[in-house]
Amino acid sequence: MKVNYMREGPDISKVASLIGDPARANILTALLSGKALTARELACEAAVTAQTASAHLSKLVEGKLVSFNASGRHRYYKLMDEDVASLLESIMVFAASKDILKIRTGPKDVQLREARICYNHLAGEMGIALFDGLLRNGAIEVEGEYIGLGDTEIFETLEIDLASLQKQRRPILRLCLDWSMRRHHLAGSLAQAVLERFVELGWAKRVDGTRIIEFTPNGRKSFENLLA
Amino acid sequence: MKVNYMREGPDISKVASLIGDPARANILTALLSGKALTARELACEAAVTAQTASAHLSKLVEGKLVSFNASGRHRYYKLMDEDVASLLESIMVFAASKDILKIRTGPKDVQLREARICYNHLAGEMGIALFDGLLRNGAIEVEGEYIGLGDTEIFETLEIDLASLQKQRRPILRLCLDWSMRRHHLAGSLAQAVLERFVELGWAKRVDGTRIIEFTPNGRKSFENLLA
DNA sequence: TTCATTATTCGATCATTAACGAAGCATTTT
DNA sequence: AAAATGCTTCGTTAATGATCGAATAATGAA
Repeated sequence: MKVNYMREGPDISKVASLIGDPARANILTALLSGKALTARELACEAAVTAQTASAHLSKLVEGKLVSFNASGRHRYYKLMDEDVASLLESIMVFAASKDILKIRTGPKDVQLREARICYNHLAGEMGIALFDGLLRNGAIEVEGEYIGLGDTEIFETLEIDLASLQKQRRPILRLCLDWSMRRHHLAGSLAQAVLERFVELGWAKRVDGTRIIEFTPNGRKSFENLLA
Repeated sequence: MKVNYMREGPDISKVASLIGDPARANILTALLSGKALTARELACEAAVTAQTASAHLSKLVEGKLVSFNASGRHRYYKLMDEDVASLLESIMVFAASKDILKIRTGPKDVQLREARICYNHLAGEMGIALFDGLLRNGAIEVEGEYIGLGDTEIFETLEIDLASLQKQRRPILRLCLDWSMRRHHLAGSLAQAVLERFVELGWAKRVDGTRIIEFTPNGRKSFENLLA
C-alpha cells in the first residue's frame, strides 16, 4: 500500500521524546517555576545521580529547551525561553484534562519564593528586599554590571567585620541573578556575612534539609527597620 | 540530599513519551487530517507492520489521545478530541521555531501551504485569510487569547445554523496556531461548519487521501466577495 | 599550597520497549 | 462450507537509551 498522506511540518517526536523521559520531565517541571537551578539541584529534583542529570541536561541544551549560565563552579540552568514554558504548560493542561491525578502545590514552595539560601547568601523576595534596601540607603553602589561598597553604617550596625572580609581574595560583593524575580540580588562574602549575622541575631534560620530561610516575625521587623 | 521542591501539575512525561515515539508521531500526524483511518493505513503511514502499529494504537487509546470505532473487521481510528489536535499543532509550531531545517518544501507542499484541513477546519493561507476577513468584518472579536462572536451577518449569509452550534458544549470559536504561517487561525465548531459549507457550496473540495483543500476559481472569488 | 565541591566525560551495564514472526479471533467473501 | 481479510495477542529478539562508577577538570575554601 502506498503512503498517501503528506508528512508535513517539523518532527514532533524529537521534542516530545525530550520531554517524555521522566527524569527530564521532572527537571523541566522544576525549571518551570522560573528559578534558575544548579545541576545538582536538578539531579535531586529528578532523583538521579549528577552524571545522569548532566547527560539529560546536555540533551535539553542541545534540543534548545534549556540554557545555562556558568557562575563559578555552578551552572545555573533555566528554560530557554517563554515558548518552552508555554509549551510545557500546554502539555500540563492537556495531561490534567486527561488525567484526574493532580499534585497540589505545597506551602514550601511559597516559602522558597519568599526567602531561600542561594549557595550561601539570601535570595528570593527577601534577597531582593535586602538588595533594594542597601541600595536605597547608599550602603552599596551599582554601576551596570559592577557593584561596590558605599556607606558602611548599616554593616557596622550589624557588627560585621568588614576589614577582615576585605583582606580575602574573594570578592566582597557580587551580583547574582535571581530568575524567579528576574532581578539582581547580592552575593559575595559580605552577602554571606549578612545572612550569617541574621541567623546569629535570631532574625532568621535555615529550615533543615531545605533551602528555605525562615524569618521570625520580630526578625522581619528588625530587617525592615534596618533598611528603613 | 532531599528533594525540596514541590512538584506541581500532572505528569507530563506520560503524554510526551506517547507522542515521542517516531512511529506514533507519524500516526498522530496522519490523524491530524481529521479523517478516521484504519489500523492498516496507519501502519503504512508509520512504515511499520500491522502488529507494531496495533501495539502503538493500543497505547494511544489507553493514553486517551486516540479513539476508534469498530466497523466490521475494520477499526477506524481518529484523534480523541480537538484538544489533542491543538496540542499536536502546538508542538509542531514549537519544533518549527527551534529547528528551521526540518521544514521541507516539496512541490505538493505549496498546495498544503495554500489551503489544507487542520483536524476539521481550514488552515494555511486561506485559513489565515478567513480569519483576517472575519475579523475585518467584525464577525469575530479577538482580545488577546480570547475570541468571541461579533456580527453574525456573514454566517447568516452562509446559512449556518448558529443556534444549534451554540447549544453544544463544544466551543464555537477557538484560536489554532498554524505552524506554516506562525499565525492564528480559526478553529471550533463554527470554523468546522464554515468549511463544510464551503464544500457544500462547491467553492472547495478535499483532495482525496491528502489534507489538501482545493478551491475552485469561482469558489475563490465567492470567498473573496464574502469577506470583502 | 591542599582539600572540598561542582559538574563534566568516559565506559560499562542494565532496563525498557519497539519490532516482527507466528498464531488466534472475528468478519466478510466466495 | 472454506478461504481471505483485518486486526490483535503472544513470545522472542534487538536496539535504543537511561543509569551509575570512575576518572577528569575547574572553581572555591582553608
